[in-house]
Amino acid sequence: MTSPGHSKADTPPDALGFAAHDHGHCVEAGIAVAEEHCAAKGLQFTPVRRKALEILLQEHRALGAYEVLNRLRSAGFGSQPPVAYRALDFLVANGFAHKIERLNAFIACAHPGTTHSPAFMICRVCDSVAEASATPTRGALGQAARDAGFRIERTVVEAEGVCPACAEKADA
Amino acid sequence: MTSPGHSKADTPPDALGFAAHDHGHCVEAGIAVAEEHCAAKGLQFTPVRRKALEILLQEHRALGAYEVLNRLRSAGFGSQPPVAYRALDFLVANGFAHKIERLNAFIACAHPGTTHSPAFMICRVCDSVAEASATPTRGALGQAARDAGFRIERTVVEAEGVCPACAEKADA
DNA sequence: GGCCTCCATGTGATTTTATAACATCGATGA
DNA sequence: TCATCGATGTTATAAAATCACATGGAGGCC
Repeated sequence: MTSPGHSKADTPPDALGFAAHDHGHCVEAGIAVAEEHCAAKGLQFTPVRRKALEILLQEHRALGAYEVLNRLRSAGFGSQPPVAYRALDFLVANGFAHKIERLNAFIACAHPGTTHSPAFMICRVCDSVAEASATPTRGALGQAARDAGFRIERTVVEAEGVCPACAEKADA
Repeated sequence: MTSPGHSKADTPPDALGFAAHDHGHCVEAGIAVAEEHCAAKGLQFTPVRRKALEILLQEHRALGAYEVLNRLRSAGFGSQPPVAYRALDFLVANGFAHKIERLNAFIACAHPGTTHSPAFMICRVCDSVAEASATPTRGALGQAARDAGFRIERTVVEAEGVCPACAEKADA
């Protein structure tokens, strides 16, 4: 299922998830992981949900719910907002996708299957988004929370700036 | 201007900015700092802007733009969304307020005047919000950004959870 | 089989959040 | 005096998200 035999040409030249990689693999692997995870947990990985994840996986940037909705409609699914929001809610709830609060948009998880507190780097030039791992309980915030007696349940960590590729272009 | 002679009774019993404090002071001090800062920088601290800041300072929680708008209208200002959004944009642009992305809402800055990368703790029970200081360039995200060659310009750091007061109530 | 329940999907309608486009008005300065 | 600029105001519209309700298939139970 995760056959590595994909051409580099799959990588869109402008998306650059900050690093060249076999993009076809992202999609296949993401779907495969979700499939396994759902089977293991007894979750229904239904056609809309699968398609929504596929749509997100095809980009290394965040898509608005309505953009996802349009593509779902094109694929023959329902055309009203709840269709997209429900599929996205499912994906987010189960760790297959994340919401980028800064953009009111959604992106496929880059490390599905593993529990993690994601952190994102958002390029304001090309809109690409890369996912890193945050360690919110360490660092200044975690210290402040401990000092204040605040119990952290979830964190939003998003950095906005310029990705390496765009910085390079700007220099030239 | 920042007379400390205010009664503790000013502190709303439910707002609990995670710690008891002289709340009247928050408002006065916030306004005073903004006033000085604007004078120094040649910015116009106009009546709507001042009132908007006052509105935000009166709460230790984030207010939606439309909630601010309602209060501005009650105070005799314009009643259309741009009135609120423009005042809020001004406050945010100049560091007197922050937008909480998770809530699509705004809160007065707790440390105005100083340049800083804010981090927030949002109580999902009572909606109070406390501001801490983040050090985004340190920690996992900063390391990931350096590794990737990403130039961070701005960060969003928001933790959602339960504040000490609400946690205590829940235990009882 | 017949039936019930649960959950997912679909729809129309509405709410909430945010911006576009344009008019007016006062302060500043040539 | 008049041109300019920034702030405020308005109407209208776009974008994001949710509500409320109908349908329909998959399992479990009689």
